[in-house]
Amino acid sequence: MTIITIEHAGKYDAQEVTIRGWLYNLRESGKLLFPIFRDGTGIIQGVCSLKENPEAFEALKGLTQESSVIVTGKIRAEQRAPGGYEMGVSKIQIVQKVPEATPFPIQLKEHGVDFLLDQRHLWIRTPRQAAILRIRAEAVRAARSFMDSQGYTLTDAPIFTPAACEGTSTLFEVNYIDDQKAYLTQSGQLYVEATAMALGKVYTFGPTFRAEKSKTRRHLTEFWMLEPEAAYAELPDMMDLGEGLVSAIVQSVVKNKSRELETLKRDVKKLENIRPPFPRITYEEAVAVLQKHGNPAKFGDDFGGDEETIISSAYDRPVMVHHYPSAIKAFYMQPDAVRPDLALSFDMLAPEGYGEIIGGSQRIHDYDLLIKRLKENNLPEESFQWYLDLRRYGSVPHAGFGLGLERTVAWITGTEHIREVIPFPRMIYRVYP
RNA sequence: UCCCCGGUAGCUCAAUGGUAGAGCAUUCGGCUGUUAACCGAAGGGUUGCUAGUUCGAAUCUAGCCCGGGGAGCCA
Repeated sequence: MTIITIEHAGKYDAQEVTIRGWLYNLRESGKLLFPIFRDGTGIIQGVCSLKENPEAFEALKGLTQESSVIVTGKIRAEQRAPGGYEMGVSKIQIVQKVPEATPFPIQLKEHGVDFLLDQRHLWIRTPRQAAILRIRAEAVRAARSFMDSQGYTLTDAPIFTPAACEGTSTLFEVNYIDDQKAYLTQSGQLYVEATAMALGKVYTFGPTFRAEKSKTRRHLTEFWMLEPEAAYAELPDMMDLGEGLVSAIVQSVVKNKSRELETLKRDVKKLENIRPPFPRITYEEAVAVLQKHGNPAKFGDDFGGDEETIISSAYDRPVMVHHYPSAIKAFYMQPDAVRPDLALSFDMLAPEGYGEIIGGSQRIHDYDLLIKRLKENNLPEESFQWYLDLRRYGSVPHAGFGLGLERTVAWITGTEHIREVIPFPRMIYRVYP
C-alpha cells in the first residue's frame, strides 16, 4: 500500500493510499461519518459509510479528537470536501485513542492567548501554527543558503559569555562551574568580529537572550539572530547585504511555501514586491518625515514603535535608516568621517508596522577611539581585552549587522505577535512549557 | 520599573447588590453529504486568593497573586 502525505493527496486521484496521522475532527451524520485527518502536511476529509465499510465505521464512530490513526482509502476529487479532495475510508487502524476522560483541550474554535500558551505543545498541531513553523524553517534555510552563497562562513558564537557584549541590556546570569558567574549571550557580534579577522566573511546564527522586562508583541527573552560580519566591509556593503538577505528569505518563502501562506491568508502580493533596491534614508531625513506627520521627534531622539510605523508605512518594502546619532547607538560603532556626531549605523524597518528587523553598523577599528568609548560608557576595560586585541593585531575597517529571525518571520507570515513564530516562546513571566 | 485591561464550568463568554447561566467539549439518544454539522437529554462551579462593607457580594472597597496589551530598551 502506498503511504503518502496529505500535501500530495491530489496526485493520487482515484488511487488507494494510506495516510498516517491524527484525527483532526469528526462529524457524524447517522450512518455516514466525516472524519478530517491531519498529518502535519495538511488536512483532508474522509468519508465512511456504515453500509459500505461497517468495520471502519464502527472503529471510527465516536473516536476522539487527536487520536492517532493510520487510514487507508481511495482518494477522489470532491467539490464538497475542503481542499477539493477526500478519502473514502476503507480501513482504519487506531494507534492510540485519546481517552474520553481527558479530551484534547484545543477545540476548533477561538481560544484565549493565556490558555493557548499554556497548551503550546499541543497548539502547534493546529494548521495555522504548523504553517508558521514551516515558514520559519524555510526562512532559516533560505538565510543560510544566501549567506553561504555570498561567501560567508558560519562561525558559531558561544552562548555562555563572561560579560556583557554591549553593556546595555540586562543579562541572564547563570552559575558556572565552581562558583564562577557566566551570562547568556545577548549578541554574538563581538565574537563574530574576531572570526571575521580570521576568516574574512563570517556569520553566526543562533539563540540570544535578553533579560529585559519587555512586554510587547515584538519581544521575546530568547530569540534567534543571524549576525554577519565582514573584514574590510563598510556601512554600504552591509546595507547591500541586508537587502539581499531579506529579499532572498522573502522570495524563497513565496516560492516554496505558497500553501502555508495561503493557510495564513497572507497577502502574497505584498511579499512579491520585496526585491532590491530597498529605500535608504538618513536619520535626519527620517526625523523630517516624522515631523511632517506631526510627530514631535527631534534630532537626538531614538525611534519607538510609533515612529518606526510612520516611517516604514511610507514604503512598500523595507526601508533602511542610516547615520543615527552616535549618542543613541552602541559604543562600538564607527563615527562618520565628516559628521563625527553620527554613527555609521543602519536599521532596517519592515513594512506594515512590524518594526526593526535589522540593526547594523561599521565598527570602530581604531584602538584609541575604542578605549575612549569604553571609558565614556563606563565599561570595564579588563573584560574587553580580547576585543581590544582585535585592534592591536592588524585592525581593519569592518562591519556587520544582526537580523532578528522572529520579527522577520512575524512580518512575512503576517502574525500579530512574535510568540507564534517560534516553537516554544520564552517571554517575561512565561517559560512553560 | 511605569501606565492600561482582564481573571466565573475543561474552553469561549453572559449574569452590575437578590436562586450562577448559555454555546462548545464530555456522556447517552437521533440523523446517508457534513463543512467549527445539526436536533434532544444528562453530568459538570470554593466566581484567582485574603480581608472588609452589607440582611445579602461574581458584582462594591483594600491588599495580594496570576495573565494580557503598551511604554522604556532593543532584534
